[in-house]
Amino acid sequence: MTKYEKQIYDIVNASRQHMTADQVYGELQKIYPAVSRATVYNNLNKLCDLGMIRRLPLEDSPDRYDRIEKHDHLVCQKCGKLSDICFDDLTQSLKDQFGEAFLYYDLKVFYICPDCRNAQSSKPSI
Amino acid sequence: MTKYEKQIYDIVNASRQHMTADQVYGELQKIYPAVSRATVYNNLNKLCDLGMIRRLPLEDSPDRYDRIEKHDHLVCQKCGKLSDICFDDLTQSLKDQFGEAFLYYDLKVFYICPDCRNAQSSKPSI
DNA sequence: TTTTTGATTTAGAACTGTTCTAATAAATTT
DNA sequence: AAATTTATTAGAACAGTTCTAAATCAAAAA
Repeated sequence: MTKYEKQIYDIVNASRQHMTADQVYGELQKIYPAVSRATVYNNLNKLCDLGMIRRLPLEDSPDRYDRIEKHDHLVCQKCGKLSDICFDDLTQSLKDQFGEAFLYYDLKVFYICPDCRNAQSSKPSI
Repeated sequence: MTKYEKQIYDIVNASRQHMTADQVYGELQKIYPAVSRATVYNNLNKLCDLGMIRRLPLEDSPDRYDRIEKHDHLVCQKCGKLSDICFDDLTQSLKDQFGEAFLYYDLKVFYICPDCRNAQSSKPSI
């Protein structure tokens, strides 16, 4: 594991979650100012392949990278903000259904976040 | 609703599911040979905004467009093939948790499809 | 009808996020 | 230390999608 790989792993895990490749690049530059964007993508891909981090593909937005620990995501339809949720675990049920073939699942729950709801409701409705 | 919008809606709903924008474009060209790619994107976006079709963002693959009817997706990690599944509905549980703020959810189950499993196991293991 | 208005479509340029390439540097093995 | 492998770099290339500005179409108004 190279210093970059390790550092990128730490950044994705430690920082506020759901970082874009570019945000990871920004953080990494603070430590290694000469690092290249390619290194960030290379290592993010490698870490994903190794199953050490997860990639979250989203609509209209670059991929996010997240810690592997099992949790689901809440996505605000209005502002796009992501948050973590711990929803009832579906793993057992999926294992029952698909046996060994089952690998993992990705659950995104779309909603309107409290901030956006407040912004809406504070406007006069007529 | 314009003829293109209607036609694109029909293509997404009628055809084998999970079409890419390009596949939709291909189908639409059979009917309107002069149609432009921009029209396809414009109308797919409009239909998504209207909630008449859904967009499925995937890793390493262009977005797919799908009928709106509630169902979940099974994605082969090896070959990328998508299939539909009807998993236990989580809607009520999510409504209980998030109330009116809840909109919808997207569940993708990753697995190794039967074809890929067979391809693997038929290779000698030593 | 014609005219006006607004929405839709078009072609292709532009853009964004990501991957690729070929050269360089670093690490590891011999 | 020489040879080999692996990682990194800069920037070009690429794919998918959006944008732009002109052209066309459709509906409503005159």
